[in-house]
Amino acid sequence: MVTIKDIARLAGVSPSTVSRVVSNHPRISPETSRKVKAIMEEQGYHPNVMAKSLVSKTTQTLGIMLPRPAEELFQNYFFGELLRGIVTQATRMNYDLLMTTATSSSDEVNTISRLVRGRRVDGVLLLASKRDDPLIAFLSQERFPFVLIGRSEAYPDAAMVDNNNVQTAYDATQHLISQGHKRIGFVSGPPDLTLSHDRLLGYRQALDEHDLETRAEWIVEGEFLQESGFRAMSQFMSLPERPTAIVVIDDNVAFGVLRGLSELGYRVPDDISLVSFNNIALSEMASPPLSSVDIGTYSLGYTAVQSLLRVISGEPIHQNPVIIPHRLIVRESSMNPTFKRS
Amino acid sequence: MVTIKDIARLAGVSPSTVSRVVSNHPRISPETSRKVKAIMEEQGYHPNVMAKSLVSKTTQTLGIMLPRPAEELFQNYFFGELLRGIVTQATRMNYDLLMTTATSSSDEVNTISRLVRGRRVDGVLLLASKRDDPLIAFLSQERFPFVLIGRSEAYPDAAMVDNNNVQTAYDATQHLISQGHKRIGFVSGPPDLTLSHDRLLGYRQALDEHDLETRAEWIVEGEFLQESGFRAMSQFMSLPERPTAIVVIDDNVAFGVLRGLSELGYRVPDDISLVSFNNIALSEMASPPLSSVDIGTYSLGYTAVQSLLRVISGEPIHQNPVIIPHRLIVRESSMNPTFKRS
DNA sequence: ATCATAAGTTCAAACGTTTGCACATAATGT
DNA sequence: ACATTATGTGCAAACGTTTGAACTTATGAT
Repeated sequence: MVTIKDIARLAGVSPSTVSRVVSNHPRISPETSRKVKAIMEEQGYHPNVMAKSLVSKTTQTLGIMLPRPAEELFQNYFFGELLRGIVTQATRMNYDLLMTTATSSSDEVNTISRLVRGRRVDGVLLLASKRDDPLIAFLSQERFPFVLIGRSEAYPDAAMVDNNNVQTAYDATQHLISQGHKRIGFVSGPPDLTLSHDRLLGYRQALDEHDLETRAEWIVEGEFLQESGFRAMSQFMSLPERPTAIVVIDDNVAFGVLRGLSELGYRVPDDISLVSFNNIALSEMASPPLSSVDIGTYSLGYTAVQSLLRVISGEPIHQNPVIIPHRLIVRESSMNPTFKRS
Repeated sequence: MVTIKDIARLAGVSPSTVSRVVSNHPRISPETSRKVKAIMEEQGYHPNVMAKSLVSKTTQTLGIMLPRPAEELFQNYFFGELLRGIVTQATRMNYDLLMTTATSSSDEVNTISRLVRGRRVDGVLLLASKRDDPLIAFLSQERFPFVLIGRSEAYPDAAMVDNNNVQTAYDATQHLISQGHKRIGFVSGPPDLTLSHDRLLGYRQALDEHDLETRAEWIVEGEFLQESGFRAMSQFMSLPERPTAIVVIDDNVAFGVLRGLSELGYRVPDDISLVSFNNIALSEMASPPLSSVDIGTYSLGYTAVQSLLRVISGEPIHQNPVIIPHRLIVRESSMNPTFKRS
């Protein structure tokens, strides 16, 4: 293995000089710099990252902790797009990305503390944090840089990036109302997620504002899985008074809803309209194409990294949480049949 | 920051002893071990990973290099499932996972060499390597442990895990033939990928075996994107003699095919049958549900990590490439209408 | 000519571990 | 009782960097 000493010897200078060449120290003569760089190139020298980190106490690495269980997360396109934003920005900023997940949820704090105390990363990104997440408690107590993707009301001063989820759901519901619907259902996610809570809130606000009924039986909770949407439909459709439109917490779930409706013999949007969230690439390819609120998934990831780097460098965060704008994409699934015909 | 020396001082022993306690050295008295462990626990001590790596020359980290451009990859469920397999097994084996991607494809070798020469990872996983990938050249020349996910015929002695892709396509095509189809089309991926090539081969083999016609116009190449499938349909369906069944290289693409057919007014499977590959979670939720060859995506990732660890430890690979079994899942999209009715 | 400053380089300590070797003490065999 | 071996611990060097301080030589200013 070729080390800084080898380069130094070959160039006839001291290791310190080589080090300074690498880091573009101002007081290195152009000539020395050129010579050393040539030799480094020739020898294929790359500094040992570990040694460097040891003394500099910085790793140029960001950690991302995947929530348990990971299945659900990975089965959602949403996550891929988020990850793409994260990886892209991290790479652009010359950071590597370290992915970990705990073997069990009881092991989560231990896993992160190994990363943090072992000084393996400079900061961490937290996903889908629970209502009272011990991870957040640990990190803030440790005063270790971290950023939340999705807000946590229990720790309002933690840095986070999020959408205005109340508004996203308000917009989706408002859209259905504007299409003339009066009975609107909601297929939600896990109730302990702030996300579910916020979207439910926005849904209710829109209905209230128009003096529309909000019946408990028109709201059903589930997971972020297709099956949840599928099951929700048998529930909804056996109701004496069925909703004529449904807001669905996630595109993935909406695919299940679509399937469920199709099996029960209902047609979208003729019999029932649909709007969901996240606007994954496939929602355009559903039949019918799904109306969906684009939450700027890529930006969410991208911005989270930016924020984290800011936290790491100690710069103040101007605005917290950072709100990523959203936009309702109307497609066939929520088009009023008459409108559609025109 | 609490170091090994702090623990040593507090426990009244030398740093060496603490180190040996951590690594469960046999010649440590149970009493000392207990005492030291108690203090470590109390102080929340975790060894500094960098320092440890520096001397041990091992990082307990696996690298994964994402191909450029990353968009396409991340938009495919397939990747999420693969990553899940990788992360799961890596975690289970006490390895962390470092994800990188190059900023441009010309930068790929440089990126990997920073990882490798900088001794930042113990081995790397390569994805979707191209026909004559400079990354493979670099790694094998460097004699650095790596494993390919998906085979590369240019480097037959590189460790790899893959499916028998000729067979997957053979099976898919054979299935359509058994349903009575005589004119079968193929929507392929990028032609420079071994995967595309192999599947095309299997498709041809099955047709040949049954003396069925293989027309050039029934084969179309594209990307792993929905749009490719969509576009392929306008091409196919404007043909004077249209295929009655289509094999599609990927579920994602098949969604586009489905959409294209639906817009053109064709019904699946009544007018045309479909089989695709990868069996992503959503294929079950398509309308109609997609027949798909399950290639064991999770196992692919899982096994790749296992192989990589074996390469790292210098153990011999019994079989190369490691073949992950596949299985055709027949759903409505390829069911013979009469059969379906029964 | 002299002195202060600037420019370019080297020295040596430090970062937090691991580990071969040496050492002290206890246990065992003769 | 004595030599041998086993057991438990400590010493110090090493891993490959970075960086403040010191040093040397060149450059200007007076």
